[in-house]
Amino acid sequence: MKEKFYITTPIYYPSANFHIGHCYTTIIADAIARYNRFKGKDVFFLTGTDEHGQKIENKAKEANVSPKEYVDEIVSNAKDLWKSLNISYDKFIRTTDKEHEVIVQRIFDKLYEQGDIYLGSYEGLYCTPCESFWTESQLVDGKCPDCGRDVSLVKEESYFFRLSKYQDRLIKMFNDNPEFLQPVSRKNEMINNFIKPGLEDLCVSRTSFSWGIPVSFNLKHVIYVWIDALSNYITALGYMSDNDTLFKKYWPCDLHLVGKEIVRFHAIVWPALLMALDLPLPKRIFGHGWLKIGDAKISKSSNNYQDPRTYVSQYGVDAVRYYVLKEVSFGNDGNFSVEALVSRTNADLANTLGNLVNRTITMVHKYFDGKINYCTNYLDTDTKLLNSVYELVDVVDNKMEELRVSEAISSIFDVLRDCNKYIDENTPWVLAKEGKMERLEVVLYTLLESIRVCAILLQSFIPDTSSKIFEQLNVKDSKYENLKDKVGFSVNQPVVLFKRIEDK
RNA sequence: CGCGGGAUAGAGCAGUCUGGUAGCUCGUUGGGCUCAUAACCCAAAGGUCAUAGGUUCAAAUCCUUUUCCCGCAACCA
Repeated sequence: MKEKFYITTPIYYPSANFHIGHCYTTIIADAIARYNRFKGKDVFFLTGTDEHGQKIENKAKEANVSPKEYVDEIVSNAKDLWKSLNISYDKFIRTTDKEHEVIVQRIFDKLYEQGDIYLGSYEGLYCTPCESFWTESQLVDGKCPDCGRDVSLVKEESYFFRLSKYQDRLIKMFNDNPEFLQPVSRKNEMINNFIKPGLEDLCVSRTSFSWGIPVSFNLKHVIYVWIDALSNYITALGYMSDNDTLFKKYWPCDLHLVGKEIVRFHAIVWPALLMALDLPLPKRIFGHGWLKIGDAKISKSSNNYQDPRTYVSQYGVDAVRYYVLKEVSFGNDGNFSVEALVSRTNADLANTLGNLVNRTITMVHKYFDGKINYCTNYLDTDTKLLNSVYELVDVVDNKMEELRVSEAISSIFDVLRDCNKYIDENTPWVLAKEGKMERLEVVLYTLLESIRVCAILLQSFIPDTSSKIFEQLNVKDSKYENLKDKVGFSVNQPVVLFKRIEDK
């Protein structure tokens, strides 16, 4: 039986259309999902939307539509966006899905019945105009940090989850599983900042708004985001439903991919909920960095971004995919700008990769009418290149295992640069002029073989481009098992993969 | 003193765990080549590794100081 691999993105909050930051998270998840499929695993890739809450309720009111109508519009937009980015998700869950709502209620009931949820009251400093609760330390001069007005102490009846009860088990879990949270440096933050000072019980219901899943036994309350949103990772698989075959097959999750700002909920609240439900914990959580614009974070409210589809239609899906995957290194922030996108596309995709494929295939037609046999009579220079190409398979594999996607891609492009260098060192046009056709064939074979392997490895990141390269190389088999095929080539006509983007 | 991360050529980054001649991509300048998409290859210029001190034969790397930036602090990827 095939090894399974379950990977998730966060479920995004559809209060506005998605921006390039959402795309980054989803593209990196897609690349990891594709890579694991490529390695032969049985992959389940989940994404979706977290659609309840006050903010959506307000937004809908402003737009004079029902909350459901409001999110429907954004979700259909999002699905179109994922399609345009070649996102290969297996399921798109919405927290307004009937199946999800029913199970969330069952989870809430179960936790209540076993005493992990109790009725209490939430007391906090509340700014009425902003409809927000603040902690003491968040206040500026004792006033609301948003609007500067007075806050008042209010009490609201709420259900609470006994998070505090799981404190010791959480600490033990972190210590026993050093790889649980990636990058590892975030572990200290979780333990020092949150767990050690003492976990407070978590408020898991609200009475101040109604756009949410009702508590089944107390309809005044709606279930607050924690249980509603986090549990999507198991409700999507049919946990506690009539058909839980997916759940049995894929849980526990292999990788929850999340942005660094929600690491805490996934590293503390989610494991505690799972402990309460007596379920195995996810194997790994990766808190990635952000794409920023200049020094600013991308924000739905500040309008410093365009619809990502603009970039896709203008520069191509793989230009966008390549850019975000390459730009953000492991766990750190990256930058987004159109200038950098153009420069990266030209330098790497058009020049290094595109031009290499083009010049190689052109020579194969020019000197050999498109046909090159499998060769074995290598010189050192050939062996050196081919060895680095075959070693690349393991290099990429190790990097991907560590979730170092950017470095995995870089290592492929290093080899592509070596290919360009190899051409200049071996000057095929001189060999042709001197009539050394046997040597020339070995050189061109070495290049075609190198390109073939690189294209196979690039599939997870820029799938469309890899397909185009296979088409030109006339290569049919691009699976993991085909990496070391020994084949001759009968290539098709060269087609430009990426046109250079000229200044507008 | 809330917790954590960061500051390295003009730009974007790696290197820091495990101290040993400061590296990559882009950009700039010069040269080469002509198979190719103004491409490709070679070379050069350009850095007191944020700051001040300490440990050491030796510090970008370890310890401490200061400054600035970012994230978290009950939900913006």
